[in-house]
Amino acid sequence: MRPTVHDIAAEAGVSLATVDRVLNNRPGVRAVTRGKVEQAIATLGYVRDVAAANLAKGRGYSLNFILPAGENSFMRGLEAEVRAAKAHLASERTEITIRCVPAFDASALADALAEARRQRPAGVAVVAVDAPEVVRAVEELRQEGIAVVTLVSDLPGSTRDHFAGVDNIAAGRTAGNLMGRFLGDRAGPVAVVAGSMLVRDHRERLEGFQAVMHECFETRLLLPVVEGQDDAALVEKLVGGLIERHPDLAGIYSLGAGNRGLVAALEKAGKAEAVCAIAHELTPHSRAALLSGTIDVLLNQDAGHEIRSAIRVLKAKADGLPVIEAQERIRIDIFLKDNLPNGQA
Amino acid sequence: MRPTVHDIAAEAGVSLATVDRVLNNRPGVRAVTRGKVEQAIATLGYVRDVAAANLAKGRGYSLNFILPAGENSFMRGLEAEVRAAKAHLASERTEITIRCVPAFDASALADALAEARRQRPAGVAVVAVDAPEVVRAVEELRQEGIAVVTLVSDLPGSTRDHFAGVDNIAAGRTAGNLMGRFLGDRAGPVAVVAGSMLVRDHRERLEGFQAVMHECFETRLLLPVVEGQDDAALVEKLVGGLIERHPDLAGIYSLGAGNRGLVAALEKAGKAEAVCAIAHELTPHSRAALLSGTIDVLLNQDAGHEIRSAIRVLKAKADGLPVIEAQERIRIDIFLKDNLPNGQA
DNA sequence: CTGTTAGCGCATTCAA
DNA sequence: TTGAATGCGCTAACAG
Repeated sequence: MRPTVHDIAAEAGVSLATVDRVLNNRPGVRAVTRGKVEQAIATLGYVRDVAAANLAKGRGYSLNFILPAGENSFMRGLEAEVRAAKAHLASERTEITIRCVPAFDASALADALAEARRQRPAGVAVVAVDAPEVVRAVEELRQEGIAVVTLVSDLPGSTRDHFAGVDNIAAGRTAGNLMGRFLGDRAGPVAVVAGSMLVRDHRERLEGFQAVMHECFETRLLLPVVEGQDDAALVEKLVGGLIERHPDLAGIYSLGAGNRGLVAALEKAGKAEAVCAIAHELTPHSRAALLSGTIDVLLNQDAGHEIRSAIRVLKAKADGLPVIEAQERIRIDIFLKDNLPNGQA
Repeated sequence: MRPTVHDIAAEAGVSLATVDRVLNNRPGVRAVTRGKVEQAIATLGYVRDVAAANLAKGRGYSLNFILPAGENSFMRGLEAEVRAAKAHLASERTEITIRCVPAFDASALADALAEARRQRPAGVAVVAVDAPEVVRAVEELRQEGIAVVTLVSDLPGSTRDHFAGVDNIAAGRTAGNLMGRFLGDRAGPVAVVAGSMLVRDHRERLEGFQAVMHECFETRLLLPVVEGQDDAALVEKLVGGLIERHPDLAGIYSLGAGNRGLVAALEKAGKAEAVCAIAHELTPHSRAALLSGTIDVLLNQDAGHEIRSAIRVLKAKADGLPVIEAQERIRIDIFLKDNLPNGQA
């Protein structure tokens, strides 16, 4: 049998309450008494049963998720994952509320954060927009003792407790490495389509991509970045234009959303095979394009992992427990058509 | 407040015990009474608090891990992950014991499984050796109601509850796809070094690799497989021989262990740059070789994920709960030097 | 400063 | 077939 508080109380010759006090290092215990208890804990090898503790505390975690609204497939997938987790966690004293706010709208986001603060949840997870007012809103949450995790898009300069998302510079570098190697000696320039340079993720991916292309494939011509605003129609137009102006186009790196437009443009121009296309995020559309060969590589961040990690971290922070960073690192998945998972997405 | 058993007892006008009976569908309740309770459960939206339930049951999970002994870096990493989980789970009423048995030794493994059965754990995780006596030993565990998951290497034809490992055919295909594309038009044959064709994982990786090479890169010459027995010294000798006999060697796929030998042979022959090398499993050595450029791609299965997944599944099966397969799928990580995680390994 | 007591939400005797 | 009472391991008033 594992030792319990009773065992250590007996061993130390004190009462339960005293044991509890030193366990939760609360004040009001003489140093000697504390010593006896700690001694008993050590010799018996006591480890606290967190489940029982939480039960006694009647502790419940209320968590707030704030996501961008809109049609972005990835974000909707993210929301679906939150709902799935929500259902799953109903039996674990964890309550999740979801709130969607207009995308890329810093003041709307700051308002939503302020409102979340009024509800006094244990923690808030937010897809951040990189703006001063958002930073301020996050500070205020933190000052109330509310844990904050940024999701997918980080908020540097803030005191958020944790970032649950991928290293976008590494993602961009990976795309660059693969693009360079896949093209080999094939001639022709490479184009980059971003969503918006106002978004931090996109800036970082671009930075990583360009760095590797310049370091390792310096002879390859990189076309100026075009911005598709994560909008399929606009992306299609832009890519169509690129193909027209550069008949020898060898590759395209699409680092934002709107992949439907990318795929449409390539296929309409009969360039699905000829152009090496690397894109981000596994969605039903991008998956189909990968299988058909129009897209050659898909870089992905696993939305389910991000959500579950955010929840774990939020709970841990709310309890003042440490987080095992290595375990919470979100990987960059690289999908070829051969290692595509069978499931959803 | 979330409804509790008391609430539903009151709502249904029965006692706690009766509620408990229908909750755990135990016999001894009239259909009408049962109906009333179920009604109350539905209207109040009751969900059982599993933590409290486990506390009351005094339930504890005892889990047995059986791993191959020996110097294989990957397996030792796996063991380290089990130990880490063990420490972490001490506070969650879960006790883990580790047992190492000689590698590739079916009868030793069968014996270990039989012994595990005597300890009557809630579940057993095992790196399987594909042999009839192992299948039988697993059956016996299952018949005692002990949950069994295979780890890393599966045991088809057995009634194991789950396999916590990667799809090795897909891994081999992925290696083939990358090899073909990285080589592009470069001339020269491709060699394959396996550990042993007696091991299922290796057979499957080979199968996937060859399939893709034949389907998509049919002009590329594939050399006959050599078997290095996962032994670095032997691998070094074999690879050295391949390089001598094939001065124009373009690529090597090492689908087993012993990567130290692979790297040594390539570097001694001055072929680190010229030959495209794809290998499996991220270890300190393989990581160094990836960074130096001797290895071009590393396919990896995350040992930490596999262990944690095995534990979750074992617990769920022991409780007769369903497993969310999608959440327990172990991915094939593809590492280039640009997306290597900073942490351990 | 320290001890007593009464639950948290559920499962499980033992009676009725 | 049903109910009352007790306890799992821990925390939290409230006394002393």
